[in-house]
Amino acid sequence: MARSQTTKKVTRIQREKTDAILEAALDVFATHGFRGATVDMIASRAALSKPNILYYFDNKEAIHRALLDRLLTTWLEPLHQLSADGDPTEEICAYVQRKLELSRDFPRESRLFANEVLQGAPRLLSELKGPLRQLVEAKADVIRSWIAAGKIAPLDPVHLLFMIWATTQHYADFDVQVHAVLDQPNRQDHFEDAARHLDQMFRRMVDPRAKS
Amino acid sequence: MARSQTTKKVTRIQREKTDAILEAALDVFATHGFRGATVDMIASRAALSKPNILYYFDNKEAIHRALLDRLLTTWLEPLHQLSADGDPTEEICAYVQRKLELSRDFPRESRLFANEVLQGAPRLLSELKGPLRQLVEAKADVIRSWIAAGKIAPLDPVHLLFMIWATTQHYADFDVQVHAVLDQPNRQDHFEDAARHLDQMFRRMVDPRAKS
DNA sequence: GCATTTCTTGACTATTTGGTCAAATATGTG
DNA sequence: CACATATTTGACCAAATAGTCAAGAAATGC
Repeated sequence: MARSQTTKKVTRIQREKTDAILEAALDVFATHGFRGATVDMIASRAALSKPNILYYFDNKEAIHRALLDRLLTTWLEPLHQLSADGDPTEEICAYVQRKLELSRDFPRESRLFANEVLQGAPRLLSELKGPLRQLVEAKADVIRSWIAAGKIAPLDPVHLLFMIWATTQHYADFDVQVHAVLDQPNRQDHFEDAARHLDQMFRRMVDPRAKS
Repeated sequence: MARSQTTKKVTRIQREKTDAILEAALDVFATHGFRGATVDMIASRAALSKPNILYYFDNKEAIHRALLDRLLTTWLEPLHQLSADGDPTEEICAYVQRKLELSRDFPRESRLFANEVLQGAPRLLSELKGPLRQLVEAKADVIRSWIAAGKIAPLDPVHLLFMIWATTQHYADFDVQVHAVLDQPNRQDHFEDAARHLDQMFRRMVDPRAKS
Protein backbone atom coordinates (compact mmCIF):
# COMPACT_ATOMS: atom_id res chain seq x y z
CA MET A 1 0.00 0.00 0.00
CA ALA A 2 1.39 3.34 -0.99
CA ARG A 3 1.90 6.22 1.39
CA SER A 4 -1.16 7.96 0.00
CA GLN A 5 -3.57 5.70 1.84
CA THR A 6 -2.41 6.19 5.40
CA THR A 7 -4.14 8.77 7.55
CA LYS A 8 -0.96 9.88 9.27
CA LYS A 9 0.35 13.32 8.64
CA VAL A 10 2.29 13.88 5.44
CA THR A 11 5.99 14.66 5.70
CA ARG A 12 7.88 17.26 3.76
CA ILE A 13 9.43 14.56 1.61
CA GLN A 14 6.04 13.08 0.82
CA ARG A 15 4.72 16.40 -0.40
CA GLU A 16 7.80 17.13 -2.46
CA LYS A 17 8.00 13.72 -4.07
CA THR A 18 4.32 13.36 -4.86
CA ASP A 19 4.41 16.82 -6.43
CA ALA A 20 7.44 15.91 -8.50
CA ILE A 21 5.78 12.71 -9.62
CA LEU A 22 2.54 14.42 -10.61
CA GLU A 23 4.46 17.11 -12.46
CA ALA A 24 6.39 14.51 -14.42
CA ALA A 25 3.32 12.37 -14.97
CA LEU A 26 1.40 15.31 -16.38
CA ASP A 27 4.07 15.71 -19.03
CA VAL A 28 4.04 12.06 -19.91
CA PHE A 29 0.30 11.40 -19.85
CA ALA A 30 -0.42 14.59 -21.79
CA THR A 31 1.85 13.64 -24.65
CA HIS A 32 1.36 9.87 -24.75
CA GLY A 33 -2.07 9.19 -23.30
CA PHE A 34 -2.70 6.71 -20.51
CA ARG A 35 -1.69 3.53 -22.30
CA GLY A 36 1.17 5.19 -24.11
CA ALA A 37 2.71 6.38 -20.88
CA THR A 38 4.99 4.10 -18.90
CA VAL A 39 5.92 4.29 -15.25
CA ASP A 40 9.56 4.28 -16.33
CA MET A 41 9.02 7.43 -18.40
CA ILE A 42 7.47 9.14 -15.40
CA ALA A 43 10.27 7.91 -13.17
CA SER A 44 13.07 9.15 -15.39
CA ARG A 45 11.33 12.48 -15.95
CA ALA A 46 10.93 12.90 -12.20
CA ALA A 47 14.51 11.72 -11.61
CA LEU A 48 13.29 8.94 -9.32
CA SER A 49 13.46 5.18 -9.51
CA LYS A 50 10.43 3.22 -10.62
CA PRO A 51 9.94 1.48 -7.27
CA ASN A 52 10.12 4.88 -5.65
CA ILE A 53 7.24 6.09 -7.80
CA LEU A 54 5.24 3.06 -6.75
CA TYR A 55 6.04 3.76 -3.14
CA TYR A 56 4.04 6.97 -3.36
CA PHE A 57 1.27 5.77 -5.66
CA ASP A 58 -0.37 2.36 -5.67
CA ASN A 59 -0.05 2.03 -9.42
CA LYS A 60 0.02 3.88 -12.70
CA GLU A 61 -3.73 4.27 -12.66
CA ALA A 62 -3.60 6.04 -9.29
CA ILE A 63 -1.22 8.67 -10.65
CA HIS A 64 -3.55 9.30 -13.55
CA ARG A 65 -6.54 9.50 -11.23
CA ALA A 66 -4.78 12.04 -9.03
CA LEU A 67 -4.11 14.24 -12.05
CA LEU A 68 -7.68 14.03 -13.33
CA ASP A 69 -9.07 14.82 -9.89
CA ARG A 70 -7.08 18.03 -9.67
CA LEU A 71 -8.04 18.89 -13.24
CA LEU A 72 -11.79 19.09 -13.11
CA THR A 73 -11.93 21.91 -10.58
CA THR A 74 -9.47 24.07 -12.50
CA TRP A 75 -11.20 23.26 -15.72
CA LEU A 76 -14.69 24.29 -14.69
CA GLU A 77 -13.65 27.34 -12.71
CA PRO A 78 -13.83 29.84 -15.62
CA LEU A 79 -17.41 28.82 -16.39
CA HIS A 80 -18.37 29.11 -12.73
CA GLN A 81 -17.28 32.73 -12.90
CA LEU A 82 -19.76 33.53 -15.67
CA SER A 83 -22.14 35.78 -13.79
CA ALA A 84 -25.76 36.50 -14.55
CA ASP A 85 -25.28 39.97 -13.10
CA GLY A 86 -22.63 41.35 -15.43
CA ASP A 87 -23.02 42.74 -18.93
CA PRO A 88 -23.90 39.73 -21.10
CA THR A 89 -21.52 40.42 -23.97
CA GLU A 90 -18.65 41.23 -21.62
CA GLU A 91 -19.34 38.17 -19.47
CA ILE A 92 -19.21 35.86 -22.48
CA CYS A 93 -16.10 37.47 -23.93
CA ALA A 94 -14.40 37.39 -20.55
CA TYR A 95 -15.19 33.70 -20.30
CA VAL A 96 -13.65 33.12 -23.73
CA GLN A 97 -10.51 34.95 -22.66
CA ARG A 98 -10.25 33.00 -19.41
CA LYS A 99 -10.56 29.74 -21.29
CA LEU A 100 -7.95 30.84 -23.79
CA GLU A 101 -5.59 31.78 -20.98
CA LEU A 102 -6.08 28.33 -19.55
CA SER A 103 -5.05 26.83 -22.89
CA ARG A 104 -2.02 29.08 -23.01
CA ASP A 105 -0.90 28.54 -19.42
CA PHE A 106 -1.92 24.91 -18.94
CA PRO A 107 -1.61 23.19 -22.30
CA ARG A 108 -0.61 19.90 -20.73
CA GLU A 109 -3.75 19.82 -18.63
CA SER A 110 -5.78 20.55 -21.73
CA ARG A 111 -4.18 17.69 -23.60
CA LEU A 112 -4.59 15.34 -20.65
CA PHE A 113 -8.28 16.13 -20.73
CA ALA A 114 -8.48 15.81 -24.50
CA ASN A 115 -6.77 12.43 -24.44
CA GLU A 116 -9.18 11.21 -21.82
CA VAL A 117 -12.32 12.37 -23.62
CA LEU A 118 -11.05 11.18 -26.99
CA GLN A 119 -10.71 7.67 -25.65
CA GLY A 120 -14.25 7.70 -24.35
CA ALA A 121 -13.61 9.35 -20.97
CA PRO A 122 -13.49 5.99 -19.15
CA ARG A 123 -12.24 7.59 -15.96
CA LEU A 124 -14.21 10.82 -16.20
CA LEU A 125 -17.62 9.99 -17.58
CA SER A 126 -19.47 10.33 -14.28
CA GLU A 127 -17.91 13.76 -13.74
CA LEU A 128 -19.06 14.83 -17.17
CA LYS A 129 -22.59 13.53 -16.69
CA GLY A 130 -22.80 15.02 -13.20
CA PRO A 131 -21.03 18.24 -12.25
CA LEU A 132 -20.23 19.37 -15.79
CA ARG A 133 -23.73 18.79 -17.05
CA GLN A 134 -25.34 20.59 -14.13
CA LEU A 135 -23.03 23.54 -14.50
CA VAL A 136 -23.75 23.75 -18.22
CA GLU A 137 -27.48 23.63 -17.62
CA ALA A 138 -27.27 26.39 -15.05
CA LYS A 139 -25.19 28.65 -17.25
CA ALA A 140 -27.30 27.87 -20.31
CA ASP A 141 -30.26 29.20 -18.37
CA VAL A 142 -28.39 32.40 -17.67
CA ILE A 143 -27.65 32.81 -21.34
CA ARG A 144 -31.28 32.07 -22.24
CA SER A 145 -32.40 34.81 -19.89
CA TRP A 146 -30.07 37.24 -21.63
CA ILE A 147 -31.56 36.26 -24.97
CA ALA A 148 -35.11 36.61 -23.65
CA ALA A 149 -34.22 40.08 -22.40
CA GLY A 150 -32.89 40.97 -25.84
CA LYS A 151 -29.44 41.62 -24.44
CA ILE A 152 -27.73 39.21 -26.79
CA ALA A 153 -28.74 37.74 -30.12
CA PRO A 154 -30.71 34.50 -30.13
CA LEU A 155 -28.57 31.38 -30.25
CA ASP A 156 -28.30 27.90 -28.80
CA PRO A 157 -26.59 28.40 -25.41
CA VAL A 158 -25.16 24.90 -25.06
CA HIS A 159 -23.74 24.85 -28.56
CA LEU A 160 -22.28 28.28 -27.87
CA LEU A 161 -20.44 26.77 -24.91
CA PHE A 162 -19.24 23.88 -27.08
CA MET A 163 -17.99 26.47 -29.52
CA ILE A 164 -16.08 28.32 -26.82
CA TRP A 165 -14.50 25.12 -25.52
CA ALA A 166 -13.59 23.92 -28.99
CA THR A 167 -12.07 27.17 -30.22
CA THR A 168 -10.02 27.88 -27.10
CA GLN A 169 -8.81 24.36 -26.37
CA HIS A 170 -7.83 24.00 -30.01
CA TYR A 171 -4.80 26.21 -29.39
CA ALA A 172 -3.52 23.82 -26.72
CA ASP A 173 -4.60 20.47 -28.11
CA PHE A 174 -3.73 21.13 -31.75
CA ASP A 175 -0.75 23.28 -30.92
CA VAL A 176 1.48 21.33 -33.31
CA GLN A 177 -0.89 21.91 -36.19
CA VAL A 178 -1.26 25.60 -35.38
CA HIS A 179 2.52 25.91 -35.45
CA ALA A 180 2.87 23.90 -38.63
CA VAL A 181 0.49 26.28 -40.37
CA LEU A 182 1.63 29.57 -38.84
CA ASP A 183 5.21 28.95 -37.80
CA GLN A 184 5.76 32.22 -36.01
CA PRO A 185 8.85 32.72 -33.90
CA ASN A 186 7.26 32.44 -30.49
CA ARG A 187 4.04 30.81 -29.39
CA GLN A 188 2.95 33.86 -27.42
CA ASP A 189 2.12 35.59 -30.69
CA HIS A 190 -0.39 32.95 -31.67
CA PHE A 191 -2.24 33.42 -28.45
CA GLU A 192 -2.38 37.18 -28.83
CA ASP A 193 -3.73 36.85 -32.36
CA ALA A 194 -6.14 34.18 -31.21
CA ALA A 195 -7.34 36.37 -28.34
CA ARG A 196 -8.02 39.27 -30.68
CA HIS A 197 -9.71 37.08 -33.24
CA LEU A 198 -11.92 35.20 -30.80
CA ASP A 199 -12.99 38.37 -29.03
CA GLN A 200 -13.98 39.91 -32.34
CA MET A 201 -15.84 36.79 -33.49
CA PHE A 202 -17.78 36.14 -30.30
CA ARG A 203 -18.83 39.78 -30.12
CA ARG A 204 -20.31 39.45 -33.59
CA MET A 205 -22.07 36.23 -32.63
CA VAL A 206 -23.78 37.60 -29.57
CA ASP A 207 -24.38 41.14 -30.81
CA PRO A 208 -28.11 41.72 -30.30
CA ARG A 209 -28.21 43.70 -33.54
CA ALA A 210 -27.11 40.62 -35.49
CA LYS A 211 -29.63 39.29 -37.93
CA SER A 212 -31.36 36.19 -36.67
CA MET B 1 8.11 -8.83 -46.18
CA ALA B 2 4.39 -8.34 -46.29
CA ARG B 3 2.31 -8.66 -49.39
CA SER B 4 2.00 -4.93 -49.63
CA GLN B 5 5.52 -4.48 -50.96
CA THR B 6 5.43 -6.76 -54.01
CA THR B 7 4.64 -5.24 -57.36
CA LYS B 8 2.60 -8.21 -58.55
CA LYS B 9 -1.10 -7.80 -59.07
CA VAL B 10 -3.30 -7.87 -55.99
CA THR B 11 -5.66 -10.75 -55.61
CA ARG B 12 -9.27 -10.54 -54.49
CA ILE B 13 -8.30 -11.95 -51.11
CA GLN B 14 -5.58 -9.37 -50.67
CA ARG B 15 -7.98 -6.54 -51.29
CA GLU B 16 -10.62 -7.97 -49.00
CA LYS B 17 -8.27 -8.74 -46.15
CA THR B 18 -6.34 -5.49 -46.23
CA ASP B 19 -9.66 -3.66 -46.27
CA ALA B 20 -10.89 -5.66 -43.30
CA ILE B 21 -7.66 -4.99 -41.43
CA LEU B 22 -7.75 -1.26 -42.08
CA GLU B 23 -11.40 -1.10 -41.09
CA ALA B 24 -10.66 -2.87 -37.80
CA ALA B 25 -7.49 -0.88 -37.22
CA LEU B 26 -9.35 2.40 -37.69
CA ASP B 27 -11.66 1.42 -34.86
CA VAL B 28 -8.82 0.45 -32.59
CA PHE B 29 -6.41 3.30 -33.32
CA ALA B 30 -9.19 5.88 -33.12
CA THR B 31 -10.23 4.83 -29.63
CA HIS B 32 -6.88 3.88 -28.13
CA GLY B 33 -4.26 5.90 -29.98
CA PHE B 34 -1.20 4.34 -31.56
CA ARG B 35 0.50 3.06 -28.45
CA GLY B 36 -2.73 2.06 -26.81
CA ALA B 37 -3.70 -0.12 -29.74
CA THR B 38 -2.42 -3.69 -29.98
CA VAL B 39 -2.13 -5.89 -33.01
CA ASP B 40 -4.18 -8.48 -31.14
CA MET B 41 -7.05 -6.01 -30.76
CA ILE B 42 -6.97 -5.34 -34.48
CA ALA B 43 -6.77 -9.04 -35.22
CA SER B 44 -9.73 -10.01 -33.09
CA ARG B 45 -11.80 -7.11 -34.38
CA ALA B 46 -11.02 -8.14 -37.95
CA ALA B 47 -11.63 -11.83 -37.08
CA LEU B 48 -8.15 -12.76 -38.24
CA SER B 49 -5.13 -14.21 -36.49
CA LYS B 50 -2.30 -11.93 -35.48
CA PRO B 51 0.23 -13.55 -37.84
CA ASN B 52 -2.29 -13.13 -40.60
CA ILE B 53 -2.44 -9.40 -39.95
CA LEU B 54 1.34 -9.27 -40.15
CA TYR B 55 1.26 -11.19 -43.40
CA TYR B 56 -0.50 -8.25 -45.02
CA PHE B 57 1.30 -5.43 -43.21
CA ASP B 58 4.96 -5.32 -42.23
CA ASN B 59 4.15 -4.17 -38.73
CA LYS B 60 1.76 -2.21 -36.57
CA GLU B 61 3.30 1.05 -37.74
CA ALA B 62 2.59 0.21 -41.38
CA ILE B 63 -1.11 -0.24 -40.66
CA HIS B 64 -1.20 3.12 -38.95
CA ARG B 65 0.68 4.72 -41.83
CA ALA B 66 -1.76 3.29 -44.34
CA LEU B 67 -4.66 4.80 -42.43
CA LEU B 68 -3.02 8.19 -42.14
CA ASP B 69 -2.15 8.22 -45.83
CA ARG B 70 -5.75 7.67 -46.82
CA LEU B 71 -6.86 10.25 -44.29
CA LEU B 72 -5.10 13.40 -45.46
CA THR B 73 -6.73 13.49 -48.86
CA THR B 74 -10.23 13.06 -47.46
CA TRP B 75 -9.49 15.54 -44.75
CA LEU B 76 -8.34 18.38 -46.96
CA GLU B 77 -10.90 17.83 -49.68
CA PRO B 78 -13.59 20.12 -48.23
CA LEU B 79 -11.15 23.02 -48.03
CA HIS B 80 -9.99 22.40 -51.59
CA GLN B 81 -13.57 22.92 -52.67
CA LEU B 82 -13.70 26.41 -51.21
CA SER B 83 -13.92 28.44 -54.40
CA ALA B 84 -12.91 32.05 -54.94
CA ASP B 85 -15.65 32.33 -57.55
CA GLY B 86 -18.71 31.61 -55.42
CA ASP B 87 -20.54 33.90 -53.02
CA PRO B 88 -18.16 34.40 -50.08
CA THR B 89 -20.64 33.88 -47.25
CA GLU B 90 -22.14 30.82 -48.93
CA GLU B 91 -18.72 29.38 -49.70
CA ILE B 92 -17.64 29.66 -46.08
CA CYS B 93 -20.88 28.28 -44.69
CA ALA B 94 -20.83 25.44 -47.20
CA TYR B 95 -17.30 24.62 -46.06
CA VAL B 96 -18.44 24.56 -42.45
CA GLN B 97 -21.26 22.19 -43.35
CA ARG B 98 -18.98 19.90 -45.32
CA LYS B 99 -16.57 19.72 -42.38
CA LEU B 100 -19.41 19.00 -40.00
CA GLU B 101 -20.67 16.24 -42.26
CA LEU B 102 -17.20 14.75 -42.20
CA SER B 103 -17.32 14.72 -38.40
CA ARG B 104 -20.72 13.10 -38.49
CA ASP B 105 -19.93 10.49 -41.10
CA PHE B 106 -16.29 9.77 -40.26
CA PRO B 107 -15.85 10.29 -36.53
CA ARG B 108 -13.23 7.57 -36.29
CA GLU B 109 -11.09 9.28 -38.89
CA SER B 110 -11.44 12.53 -36.99
CA ARG B 111 -10.34 10.90 -33.75
CA LEU B 112 -7.45 9.15 -35.47
CA PHE B 113 -6.28 12.53 -36.66
CA ALA B 114 -6.86 14.15 -33.28
CA ASN B 115 -4.89 11.44 -31.50
CA GLU B 116 -2.03 11.89 -33.90
CA VAL B 117 -1.87 15.68 -33.60
CA LEU B 118 -2.35 15.58 -29.81
CA GLN B 119 0.73 13.44 -29.48
CA GLY B 120 2.79 15.85 -31.51
CA ALA B 121 1.94 14.52 -34.99
CA PRO B 122 5.13 12.42 -35.16
CA ARG B 123 3.97 10.67 -38.32
CA LEU B 124 2.20 13.60 -39.92
CA LEU B 125 4.26 16.68 -39.22
CA SER B 126 5.73 16.97 -42.71
CA GLU B 127 2.25 16.73 -44.21
CA LEU B 128 1.07 19.51 -41.94
CA LYS B 129 4.02 21.74 -42.71
CA GLY B 130 3.77 21.03 -46.43
CA PRO B 131 0.45 20.36 -48.16
CA LEU B 132 -1.76 21.59 -45.33
CA ARG B 133 0.14 24.80 -44.86
CA GLN B 134 0.18 25.60 -48.57
CA LEU B 135 -3.52 24.92 -48.88
CA VAL B 136 -4.25 27.14 -45.91
CA GLU B 137 -2.15 29.95 -47.32
CA ALA B 138 -3.88 29.72 -50.67
CA LYS B 139 -7.35 29.77 -49.17
CA ALA B 140 -6.43 32.49 -46.70
CA ASP B 141 -5.56 34.65 -49.71
CA VAL B 142 -8.97 33.97 -51.17
CA ILE B 143 -10.62 35.05 -47.94
CA ARG B 144 -8.42 38.16 -47.78
CA SER B 145 -9.53 39.14 -51.25
CA TRP B 146 -13.16 38.82 -50.15
CA ILE B 147 -12.44 41.08 -47.21
CA ALA B 148 -10.63 43.59 -49.40
CA ALA B 149 -13.62 43.63 -51.73
CA GLY B 150 -15.89 44.31 -48.76
CA LYS B 151 -17.82 41.11 -49.38
CA ILE B 152 -17.26 39.77 -45.88
CA ALA B 153 -16.37 41.43 -42.59
CA PRO B 154 -12.70 41.88 -41.75
CA LEU B 155 -11.20 38.98 -39.79
CA ASP B 156 -8.07 36.86 -39.54
CA PRO B 157 -8.51 34.24 -42.28
CA VAL B 158 -6.22 31.60 -40.76
CA HIS B 159 -7.77 31.85 -37.33
CA LEU B 160 -11.17 31.62 -38.97
CA LEU B 161 -10.08 28.32 -40.47
CA PHE B 162 -8.84 27.14 -37.07
CA MET B 163 -12.21 28.09 -35.70
CA ILE B 164 -14.02 26.07 -38.34
CA TRP B 165 -11.84 23.03 -37.75
CA ALA B 166 -12.17 23.27 -33.99
CA THR B 167 -15.92 23.71 -33.90
CA THR B 168 -16.76 21.01 -36.39
CA GLN B 169 -14.26 18.38 -35.27
CA HIS B 170 -15.37 18.93 -31.69
CA TYR B 171 -18.55 16.99 -32.41
CA ALA B 172 -16.55 13.93 -33.42
CA ASP B 173 -13.58 14.16 -31.07
CA PHE B 174 -15.48 15.19 -27.93
CA ASP B 175 -18.54 13.17 -28.84
CA VAL B 176 -18.61 11.59 -25.37
CA GLN B 177 -18.65 14.96 -23.68
CA VAL B 178 -21.32 16.31 -26.01
CA HIS B 179 -23.47 13.32 -25.13
CA ALA B 180 -22.78 13.60 -21.42
CA VAL B 181 -24.00 17.18 -21.49
CA LEU B 182 -26.92 16.82 -23.91
CA ASP B 183 -27.92 13.18 -23.69
CA GLN B 184 -30.46 13.19 -26.47
CA PRO B 185 -31.92 9.94 -27.75
CA ASN B 186 -29.98 9.72 -30.99
CA ARG B 187 -26.76 11.33 -32.09
CA GLN B 188 -28.26 12.56 -35.35
CA ASP B 189 -30.10 15.25 -33.43
CA HIS B 190 -26.91 16.78 -32.10
CA PHE B 191 -25.57 17.17 -35.59
CA GLU B 192 -28.73 18.82 -36.85
CA ASP B 193 -28.65 21.29 -33.97
CA ALA B 194 -24.94 21.84 -34.47
CA ALA B 195 -25.44 22.44 -38.18
CA ARG B 196 -28.10 25.05 -37.51
CA HIS B 197 -26.07 26.70 -34.78
CA LEU B 198 -22.80 26.83 -36.70
CA ASP B 199 -24.46 28.14 -39.84
CA GLN B 200 -26.06 30.93 -37.82
CA MET B 201 -22.84 31.79 -36.00
CA PHE B 202 -20.53 31.83 -38.99
CA ARG B 203 -22.99 33.98 -40.95
CA ARG B 204 -22.86 36.53 -38.16
CA MET B 205 -19.08 36.40 -38.09
CA VAL B 206 -18.58 37.04 -41.79
CA ASP B 207 -21.55 39.35 -42.33
CA PRO B 208 -20.03 42.47 -43.94
CA ARG B 209 -22.43 44.63 -41.96
CA ALA B 210 -20.90 43.40 -38.70
CA LYS B 211 -19.17 46.03 -36.65
CA SER B 212 -15.44 45.80 -36.90
C1' DG C 1 23.35 8.97 19.98
C1' DC C 2 20.24 5.55 19.48
C1' DA C 3 15.77 3.64 18.16
C1' DT C 4 12.04 4.05 15.12
C1' DT C 5 10.02 5.24 11.21
C1' DT C 6 10.28 6.73 6.52
C1' DC C 7 12.35 6.43 2.20
C1' DT C 8 15.02 4.27 -1.62
C1' DT C 9 16.42 0.86 -4.87
C1' DG C 10 18.64 -3.40 -7.17
C1' DA C 11 16.99 -7.45 -8.47
C1' DC C 12 13.23 -9.89 -9.44
C1' DT C 13 8.51 -11.87 -11.41
C1' DA C 14 4.51 -12.18 -14.31
C1' DT C 15 2.24 -10.50 -18.15
C1' DT C 16 1.65 -8.19 -22.34
C1' DT C 17 3.00 -7.38 -26.74
C1' DG C 18 5.32 -6.89 -31.42
C1' DG C 19 7.03 -9.82 -34.39
C1' DT C 20 8.88 -14.59 -36.55
C1' DC C 21 8.70 -19.05 -38.71
C1' DA C 22 7.84 -23.40 -40.50
C1' DA C 23 4.36 -26.30 -41.47
C1' DA C 24 -0.34 -26.82 -43.01
C1' DT C 25 -4.12 -25.37 -45.85
C1' DA C 26 -6.52 -23.07 -49.49
C1' DT C 27 -6.69 -21.11 -54.09
C1' DG C 28 -6.03 -20.57 -58.74
C1' DT C 29 -4.29 -22.19 -63.26
C1' DG C 30 -2.57 -24.97 -67.14
C1' DC D 1 -6.27 -33.19 -61.67
C1' DA D 2 -1.58 -31.68 -60.52
C1' DC D 3 1.21 -28.16 -59.51
C1' DA D 4 2.56 -23.64 -58.07
C1' DT D 5 1.45 -19.95 -55.54
C1' DA D 6 -0.95 -17.54 -52.00
C1' DT D 7 -2.87 -17.70 -47.44
C1' DT D 8 -3.31 -19.10 -42.63
C1' DT D 9 -1.87 -20.18 -38.03
C1' DG D 10 0.01 -22.65 -33.72
C1' DA D 11 3.93 -22.25 -31.34
C1' DC D 12 7.43 -19.55 -30.54
C1' DC D 13 10.87 -15.62 -29.07
C1' DA D 14 12.59 -11.20 -27.31
C1' DA D 15 11.61 -6.93 -25.50
C1' DA D 16 8.83 -3.92 -22.82
C1' DT D 17 6.35 -3.07 -18.87
C1' DA D 18 3.51 -3.09 -14.40
C1' DG D 19 4.33 -4.24 -10.16
C1' DT D 20 6.86 -6.74 -5.86
C1' DC D 21 10.11 -7.33 -2.18
C1' DA D 22 13.63 -7.47 1.01
C1' DA D 23 17.42 -5.18 2.47
C1' DG D 24 19.84 -1.04 3.05
C1' DA D 25 20.05 4.27 3.58
C1' DA D 26 18.28 8.40 5.34
C1' DA D 27 15.53 11.12 8.17
C1' DT D 28 13.10 11.88 12.48
C1' DG D 29 12.00 11.81 17.36
C1' DC D 30 13.45 11.17 21.97
